[in-house]
Amino acid sequence: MRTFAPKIINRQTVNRRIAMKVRVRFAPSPTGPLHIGGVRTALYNYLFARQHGGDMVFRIEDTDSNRFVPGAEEYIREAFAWLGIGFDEGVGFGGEYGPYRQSERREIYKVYVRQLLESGRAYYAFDTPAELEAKRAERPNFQYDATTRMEMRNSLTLPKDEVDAIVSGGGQYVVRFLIEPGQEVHVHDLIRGEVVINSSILDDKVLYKSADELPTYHLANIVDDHLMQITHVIRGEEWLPSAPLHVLLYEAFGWQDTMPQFAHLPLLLKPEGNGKLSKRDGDRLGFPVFPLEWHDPKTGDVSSGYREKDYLPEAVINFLALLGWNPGNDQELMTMDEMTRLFDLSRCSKAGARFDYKKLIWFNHEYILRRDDADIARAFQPMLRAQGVEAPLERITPMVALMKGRVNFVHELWEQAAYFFVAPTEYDEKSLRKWWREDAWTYVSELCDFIGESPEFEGAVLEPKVMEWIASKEWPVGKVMNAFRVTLVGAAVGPHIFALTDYLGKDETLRRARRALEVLPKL
RNA sequence: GGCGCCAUCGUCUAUCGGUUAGGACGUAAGAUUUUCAUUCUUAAAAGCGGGGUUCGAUUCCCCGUGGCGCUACCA
Repeated sequence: MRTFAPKIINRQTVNRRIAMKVRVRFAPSPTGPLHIGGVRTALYNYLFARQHGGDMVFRIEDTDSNRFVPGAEEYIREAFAWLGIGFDEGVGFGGEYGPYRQSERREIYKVYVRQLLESGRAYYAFDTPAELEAKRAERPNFQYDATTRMEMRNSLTLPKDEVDAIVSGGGQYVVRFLIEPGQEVHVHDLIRGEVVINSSILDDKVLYKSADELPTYHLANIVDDHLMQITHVIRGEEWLPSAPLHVLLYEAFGWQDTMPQFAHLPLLLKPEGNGKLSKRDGDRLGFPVFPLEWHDPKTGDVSSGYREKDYLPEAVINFLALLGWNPGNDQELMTMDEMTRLFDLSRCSKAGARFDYKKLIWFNHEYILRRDDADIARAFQPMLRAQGVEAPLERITPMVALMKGRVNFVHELWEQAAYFFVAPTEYDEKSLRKWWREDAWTYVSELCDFIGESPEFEGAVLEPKVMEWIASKEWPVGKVMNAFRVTLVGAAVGPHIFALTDYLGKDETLRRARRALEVLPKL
């Protein structure tokens, strides 16, 4: 039973925030490509900031020098540019709270580490990794905390002059947060409500390591969010367990009055099986997990990206937005502006969401329908070129108008509509079996003559004339038209036949039909 | 193992104590069409289990079960 009254301090914070400018941040670690779950987190931050007329800050959390991957930061920026998620401030965007790269803020963190040391909220620890490992091996649930810290090598157990000697002598050390056991720590979460945990289960987290003169995530995060005046921390659920530690840190610094509001988002899960969506799943199951294609500089591995796989960014965004949030009605197709208006943290779900890429494909289809034909044509032109076909946009756009409703991806236009640009040289066997029978040859032959003699070729005029002519011959319309279609397309597929003849023009239409008459048998 | 979060159709979700439990994706059938698609219509499909609270629980509480996360000198 959670019977604890919310802290007064939290109430004040909530009230004060109403008048404060909303500031949120997305703070990735440049250890590789941006994961699709990170994109969703960034999106929610972006929607929230825009809705409140606030700022969105881009911060780079590179406090682990060992895991730095060159190119990752640029990749992340490019991905957001493609997705249409904009930042107001941060690395590459300017702003008054910089630097925004944590590795460039060493001196800032040192000040705050010292403050904690001096106030007795943190202490030096000299245990080597090997010693810690040994402890963990001998005791199954070993944790560096109130129950064990007095048996370790740190500034609480060692004589002061010895501690000073190591620290000033350039010896290796870390600084640990001293957690007082037995406290109720309240985390007020905008999505989950009040989460209360006992501080006794927390360990004395490493806040700073002398080896690279950098803080760990927890310290850097709190210091930066405070200094950058972040008002809302919207992040993945994997951070929930460390939220109490963060609250304690704010209190240790005396910043509890301006502590940001927390919102922990549900995780994105694999489409099948167990666990959260991971890097490997994507290409295994046939969909990307990264916004852009990623070339790993170390291994040389290539991971596919949504952009290269021909997804429209607005489809990816719309799909992602609905994974863990909904506007409360049946509306699913929304522009970024609509989502900005409708977004509401209190309408976010708490349970993890499976990543259903089939639905994403449907979104892509819907957004192709909504895009301008000329836009799609521009995207398709290079694909056409890759197939060896050079065509001006004026020739591509009308094809798009006829065919885009039939595809889920722009590149599928090639499979669906290659015959718009290239005359058939072969004829689909199945189509021939069905439609190239009996009098097919005669139908097409006479139809060619009829069309050839007709002064009008435009479909709107030609169609009724042809229909009338077929009727006068007492021929079956379907058999005539489908035989004709096969000669133009090469198979029994495609758009309305007179839309196609309009596109091809009289000469090309007759050329294709007559060529087929030469090649195909007269039965 | 410890701690935490979570739990409605196969999937994403609506419902803020009283509904024939709604929508979407996917699936199936049908309709339209001179072809193939598209499109449209329809159908099948859900409250994890057990206790409470209540006139009444999918909804509130507890327990169980299950899923997920965290448990580093990584973020």
